[in-house]
Order: sequence, then structure tokens, then C-alpha cells
Amino acid sequence: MSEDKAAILRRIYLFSGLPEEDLAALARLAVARNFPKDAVIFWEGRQAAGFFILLEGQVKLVKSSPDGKEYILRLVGPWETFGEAAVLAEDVYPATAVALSDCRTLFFPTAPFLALLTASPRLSRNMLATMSRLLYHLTRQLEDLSLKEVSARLARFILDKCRETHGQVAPDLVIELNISKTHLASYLGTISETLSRTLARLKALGVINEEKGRITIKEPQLLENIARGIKV
Amino acid sequence: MSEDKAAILRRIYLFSGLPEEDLAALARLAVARNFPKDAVIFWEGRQAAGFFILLEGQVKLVKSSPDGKEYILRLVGPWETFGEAAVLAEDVYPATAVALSDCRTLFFPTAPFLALLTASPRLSRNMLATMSRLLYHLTRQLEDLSLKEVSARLARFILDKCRETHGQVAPDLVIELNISKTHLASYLGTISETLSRTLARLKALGVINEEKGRITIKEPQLLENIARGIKV
DNA sequence: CGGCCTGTTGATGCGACTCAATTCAGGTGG
DNA sequence: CCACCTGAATTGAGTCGCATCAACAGGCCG
Repeated sequence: MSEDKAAILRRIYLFSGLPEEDLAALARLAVARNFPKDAVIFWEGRQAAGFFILLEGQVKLVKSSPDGKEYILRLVGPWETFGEAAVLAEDVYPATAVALSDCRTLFFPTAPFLALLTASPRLSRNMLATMSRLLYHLTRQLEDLSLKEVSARLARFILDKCRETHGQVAPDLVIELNISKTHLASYLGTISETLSRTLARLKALGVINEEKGRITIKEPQLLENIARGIKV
Repeated sequence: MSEDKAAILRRIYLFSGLPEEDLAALARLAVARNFPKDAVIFWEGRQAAGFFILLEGQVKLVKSSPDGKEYILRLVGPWETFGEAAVLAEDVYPATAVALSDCRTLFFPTAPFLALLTASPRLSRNMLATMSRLLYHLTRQLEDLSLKEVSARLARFILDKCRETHGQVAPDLVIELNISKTHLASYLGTISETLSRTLARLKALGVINEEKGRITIKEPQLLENIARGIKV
């Protein structure tokens, strides 16, 4: 079983380039933990006991307000880690994690992981790189929320997703929203009604096509401009 | 001169607990760089050559939109580091840094610093902790921008600042805004006119007093509620 | 078939940005 | 010392984007 885990860990960015013995030590640490759909994996503000690797399923990291609105900080897919940030400060989780579907995860308890971290320069370096990318991601979201309107955020999301799946942006490329539009709305910092209208507007402009969660890019250049915040 | 630098470095959180030889090595790396008021220290999107410690003055890290609006991601004060995030990914700066007053800094070039980082577990750990706190800070800002209105953000800012200076929140405690209200507005993700009105409303409610950038807290409990987003 | 969840569309209201006018404070030069 | 200028801060009126509330259509499942 521990061998299986080591094989899995090799696929995780955070653990890339680690010597065998480090991987083995990590594999000994890891605890399999599974969650049904809609289960809360951890709560914002609770003492962070460790972090997770998602093996299968989808997880959302959310902030929610007293009156029931929620903002999705990050959508986590397979082979990504989450809850890492809390580990370092031996602190609390900065957001709540919820399983969007049935999930299989590996859990790494804080204290022994920190010991490994101290012993492995490569692991430290990977961790720093991971957190760098998270920081970069968050600053982009802040930029969007503070300076851009919904149409620009949606356009940016589509372009990002397109580059992620196809490595480029070109006419007639198709991207799949594999989340509900309600969730996408929370991720973009708005609500489903507004997202619906914004999508309709982009369709009417001929910039994109959309049906049943499949978006086709029609006018890449226009889409780039909208993402930059240039008025149409 | 190198001795002076080492003495300075001891005061930086990022370098706390480091052995003498590491401090000495860092001191040899550090380059003094000064900037006049309004100078751009680095531009968003440019290759990150290294990071900075602010010794004297004040710096803003900003995102700006094509039409001239700007959002202040972070206000940097003496003894704080900035530009750290970019170093790890050997990547670009995620925001633009501007001197708000004449500034003295120490600059650490990326490549040699990374070498030191690999060699010093303690330095790695400090760096991770620093980035953790940045992440935490950014998630709070995202929460505010996406879920709270301006009055709540302002209330939270006042409470944070109060706790930071006095260690507690109590009636008649005074905090100093040592930045212009225009800058504070950008930091809160709004504009000076709206900030002005919001401050006026809080004054009218008797929650705070304010004159010439000095804010006196009158109703801590009410202020906490406003910060939580509870309607008045 | 009826319930439920997701998504769409319309009408309305509120918060915040825009534009413009005015006041105020700090700094400069006569 | 006062007149002048400049940038910051305030205040008012108007507009816009988006959230809210509400009604309704479609797909899925018991």
C-alpha cells in the first residue's frame, strides 16, 4: 500500500523531483480520507491539522458571509493540493473547503510534514513555488474584483480556461464548463442571474457561442479586449 | 559597512533566528537602493530581478486598469519586505511598486538569494511563513471585496489598525491614518468621494469621530457589527 | 405525474462611481 | 505678511452596474 502511495505522490507537483527516501517518508505520512458530495472538509477559522491532496473529485474553497452569500476562492481539481497555506503558520484555515462531488484525498498532518519540510530543501523549494503561484492567482482575482466588471471577469475566465485546455486561443475552440453556472457565478464574484445575462450579452455580440455548458470562442480579439476592461 | 547591514537584517522578520554566517552572507548580497517620492520601484509584468526590504519611507503595491483606476494591494512600511513572491517562481512581479515618500531600501538579487535559500532551512521556513501571511491577507481582501460593502471594509480597516497599534479595541482609542484618504480609498477598493461619504455616515451614527486623519473609536461593538456586514 | 433543482428572463431598487462645483490646507513667491 | 497657486477633501446631482425579488421554463428523479 505504501508503494502505491509513493507512485501517486510522484504525480503531484509539490513533490516533483524529490529523492526516493523523501517520497517514501511522505507516503508513510499520508492518510487516505474520503468525503461524500457536499461534505465540509474543513472550516474557515478552525485550527489547521494538515493539508490535502485531491486524488479524485472536485473541491471548492469558499468564503461566506453571514447573510448566506458565498465567494469561491478556488476550485480544486485532481492532483492539486489544498489547505497548504495554513500549515506553515501553524494557524487556522483561511477558507472553508467543500466537496462538490464524492472525493478521495490524501491527508498530511502538520507536525510530521513540517519535520520533513525542514529536512528536504527540494520540498521546501516546491512548497515556496506552489505558494508563489497561489499568491499570483489571488492577486489576479483581486485585480478583477476591484477594477473589472463582470463581463471582463467572465471573458478572462474563458480565455484562461481555453489556454489551459488548448494551449492557445483561436476561433471555434470549445471549452467545457465542468461546473454549474451557479458555482461559476460565485467564482466570478457575482450571482447566477447576472452571469446568465452577461453570457447572453456576449452571445448576442457574437463573441462566443454557448449551449449546455459548452462555450465556443468566436471572436478571440474582441474577447481579449473585453477581458482587459475595454468598453464595447 | 557590511557589519551595519547585518545589524539591520537582524531586525527583519524574514531573517529572524538565522545563524550569524547566514546573516553575513545576506549582508554581502544586499545592495542599498534609494528612490525619490513617486518613483516606480518595479513594474507589474516585468521580469523579477530580486526583492526589497524597506528601511525607510512608504511603498504602495498597486494594480491599475487601462482607464487609470488603481487598487492598492498592500501598503508597505519600514522593516517589511516586498516583491518576495516573484523571486520563487523566477517569474514576473505581480504588481507595480511605487514609493509614496523618499525611500531607502535593500535589494536582494534573485539568483544568489535562491542559493542561500537552498542552503538555509531556517530561511526557507521564514520565507514560507511570510508567504503564508501574505496569502492570508489576500484572502481576507478577496472576502471583503466580494462579499462586503464599503462601510464594512472601512470598519474592518479601522479595527485592524486599532488592534495593531493598541493591541485591543476599546472606546476612545485613537488611530492615525498616516496615508492620504485618496490612497486609503484605493486600498479599500473604492474612490475618495465614496470614502468621504462613508466616513461622514459613520461619524453621523456616532460610531467614530474623525478629524484630520485621526480617528477615535466611539462604539466598538457597533463597529464590529458593521465590519461583519450586518446592516445598521 | 408532481416535486425539485438549475437556469433564464423581466421589473425594481440600492450602492457606488462619475462629473462638477466648492472648500480647505500647505507651500511659494512677491 | 499676505496673495496666490495647487492638490486633497468634501458635497451635491445624476447615472450605471449589479443585486434583489419574482415569475417561469426545462431537465432529472422519485
